[in-house]
Amino acid sequence: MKCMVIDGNSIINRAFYGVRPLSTRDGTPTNAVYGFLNILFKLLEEDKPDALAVTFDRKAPTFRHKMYEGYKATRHPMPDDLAAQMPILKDVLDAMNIPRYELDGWEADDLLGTIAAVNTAQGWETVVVTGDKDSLQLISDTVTVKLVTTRMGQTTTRDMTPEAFRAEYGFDPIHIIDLKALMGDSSDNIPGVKGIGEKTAMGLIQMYGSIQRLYDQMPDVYVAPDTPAKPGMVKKLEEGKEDAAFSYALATIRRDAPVEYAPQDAARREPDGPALYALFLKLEFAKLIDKLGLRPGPGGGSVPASAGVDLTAAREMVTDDGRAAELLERFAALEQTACLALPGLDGLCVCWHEPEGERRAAVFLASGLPSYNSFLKGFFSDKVKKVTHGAKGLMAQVLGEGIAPQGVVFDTEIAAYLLSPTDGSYDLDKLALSYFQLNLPKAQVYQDPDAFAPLADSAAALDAWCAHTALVDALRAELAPKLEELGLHQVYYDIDLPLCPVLAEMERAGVLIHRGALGEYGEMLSRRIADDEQAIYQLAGRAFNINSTQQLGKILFEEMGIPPVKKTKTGYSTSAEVLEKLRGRVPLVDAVLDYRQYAKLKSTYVDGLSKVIAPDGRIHTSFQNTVTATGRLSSAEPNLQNIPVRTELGAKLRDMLVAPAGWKLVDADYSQIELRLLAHIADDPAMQAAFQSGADIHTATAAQVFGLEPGEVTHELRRRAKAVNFGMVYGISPFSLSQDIHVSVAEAKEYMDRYFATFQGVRDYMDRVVRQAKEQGYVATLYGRRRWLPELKSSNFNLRSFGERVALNMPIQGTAADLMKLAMLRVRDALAREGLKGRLVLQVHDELIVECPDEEVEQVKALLTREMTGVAELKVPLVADANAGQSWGEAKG
DNA sequence: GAGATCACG
DNA sequence: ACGTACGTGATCTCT
Repeated sequence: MKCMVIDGNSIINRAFYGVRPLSTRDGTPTNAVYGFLNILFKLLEEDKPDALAVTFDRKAPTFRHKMYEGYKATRHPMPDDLAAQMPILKDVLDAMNIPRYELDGWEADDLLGTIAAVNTAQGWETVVVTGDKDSLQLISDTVTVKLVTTRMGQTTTRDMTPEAFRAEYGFDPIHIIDLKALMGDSSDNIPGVKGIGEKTAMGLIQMYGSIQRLYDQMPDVYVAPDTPAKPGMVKKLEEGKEDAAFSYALATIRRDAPVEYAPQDAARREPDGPALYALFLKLEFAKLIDKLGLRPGPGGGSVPASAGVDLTAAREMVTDDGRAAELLERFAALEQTACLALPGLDGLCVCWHEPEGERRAAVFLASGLPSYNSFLKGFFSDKVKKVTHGAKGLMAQVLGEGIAPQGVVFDTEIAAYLLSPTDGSYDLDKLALSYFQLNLPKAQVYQDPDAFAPLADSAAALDAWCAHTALVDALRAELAPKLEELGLHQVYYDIDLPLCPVLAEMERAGVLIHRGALGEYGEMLSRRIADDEQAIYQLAGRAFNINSTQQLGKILFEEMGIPPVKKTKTGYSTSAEVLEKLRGRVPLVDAVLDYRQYAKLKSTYVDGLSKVIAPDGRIHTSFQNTVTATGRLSSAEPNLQNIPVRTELGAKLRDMLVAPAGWKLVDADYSQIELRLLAHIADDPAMQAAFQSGADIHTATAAQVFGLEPGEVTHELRRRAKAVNFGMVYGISPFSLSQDIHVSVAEAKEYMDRYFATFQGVRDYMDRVVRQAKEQGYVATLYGRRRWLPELKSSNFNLRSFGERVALNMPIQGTAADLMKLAMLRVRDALAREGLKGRLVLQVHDELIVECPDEEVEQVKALLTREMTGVAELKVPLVADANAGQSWGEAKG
């Protein structure tokens, strides 16, 4: 029989530092509990123990520390966000019927040691789970230790058996105590012997096995079989003898804690499902509810009341044209109706309140209502005020039916996005959980193509669909006031919501692609790929999968003996950055770099784009408006925002995105919009002056920073100044700048110091924005768009630094996104107002592309620059350049 | 499903 | 002493 014992403190600590900050809607931190449970479930699956127990520390200073008089409370206090999660974890363990052990004055690992000893005495095997290497002393024939490490949410475990331990350390597990006695452990307040570090201690224990035997030999000490220790070390050992004895006692895990335990007590039991369900709802752990198949208790006894939200609605299925017309009239008289469509607009569910407060729902199916299409036309007119979830997608479909969508007054997806733009997705079932602690079925239940097939049991689908529609209604009531409270009103009602129909139109329009040219280009690439393949196999001496970084790394850095430049988590890095350093010296590398370029162009662009050409010969991307943390759009299926441009060969693809005969593409892009915004937001006079003079900003920066006349700025100095300028927007460090422009760290630092001396406003801004972000917990754009930054409070240095860089960058990138969205609204309006056929087809962050008839070109160029530059009055001019051509490549070049 | 790589602003 | 630039999406390999 096997018993797993978990060091609760150690594992929740690892989870806390290894999992990014997570919290419930009300701000309760949950990342450590979440991480702990993920580790726990993984271990249970892998090991399937017969019994399971968790131990915890209680009350410092603990028993062992009290033995040492020199003990000072130098342990770092537990961060508040972790302390808050300890009782939550204990509640969860209780609900899971997992026994936990804690004793006043005893540490978790003393209980581990005791429980392991009891297990052994009763003939049980023990698996100790911890992240703490101290516990390795417990390893024996009947006790293995699972060492857990968690990095960026990923957990890895290592089983330490007596053999594995000996292979790694070169002595028996019990002597890890001797090792600690010599080297000490600052995190555990074990002093060790002064002046003896890990390397020395390891050598000595490998030589002597224990401190007892080491001190028996004194002063005749060897660090290796033929190497006597230097006199200095012998002296340190002699002086530290007492410390070593103390440390030995401190490092020894006790096995005699007065804990009442028998392995049978910890035998695995089923969790208390309803209790766990209630807890997980509160913690918003939807995935775990699904994974464990948890359900609420009978009568919802232990389920928390969900903030008074009731999603029941009196439902009717509308199959009669007269009834549909009647309802349409009713809807037009209401302040608003919530609606949710099926994919393909095959059905529509509408939810509303009658005056007496009763909530009603009506379902319209294309297959079940003769007048369905004319009903849609009436419903999407301006007369009916609608609340939607995913307005852009719905509008694109409505446009597809030849109906102009109007009267959308609120969208819950966009509201949820603006309130918390880093959540990634805003599915209704997720929002139900986080805003109302309600566990609803997934949308798939009613979106499945067969959900309303004649033979399907459609009752469950109807229930889910209506519940989701009612949720849209409830979410509007919940979210609308929050938008006001947080100052998101303007960005919501003036930018993101009105942009939905513009994006829907762009998606419907799509952009024409020249199939023939794309095909020829693809064949050319295929030939080059085949040639490179042969050359690579020849140079490597055998065939292998060039796409496998593992195989390539092995050939380059093992078989060919090239010294590796950089490592990744899983092996050698073979990135272009690394290979570029070997280019010209290793023919294989040259061929691989070529191959990579061709393969990327072929698979991602030629093949990728070919796959998504619509019957109209055009490519219809999807502009995602609830994805990015900064307010930018993104483009997917296919991504048309990353079509190559930087290399000559790649840029040829842009010649294949074209206008039809008699039409042109007009491309307009903002010049240096982010740097201009930095100058404006940081209110830096020197930088503003540079932009006002109309000079090339990178040259001007170089001149200012290096104290030269603009005419004296060399190409190389301009390049470096450009890198520094970009770095400022991203919150770069001297190290990264040095990597980027290939100079020493000292030189990079020198550049940054000079930059800050010249642009003091920028330096002040950087200090200010980070400080404010820490005080407020968020950063915002000029228009009020917010990003929350829980990272700034993290005790993890990397995460905190990341938060600081984001605090610098988001207001700039986000304001640029706001301006571009406003410009799109203005352009769309102006095109209509001037009665032009030209229409927006693409947006690439700082660039807009309009497709228009030849004769409109000049007017559209003027319109684009006028609307783009006129979108806001800043302390620096906004500049946009427009060009026309038959293709995107021509219009840009 | 995660990691590595690479395309864009 | 740490570990090293912001924001995306697609493809491929490998577990």
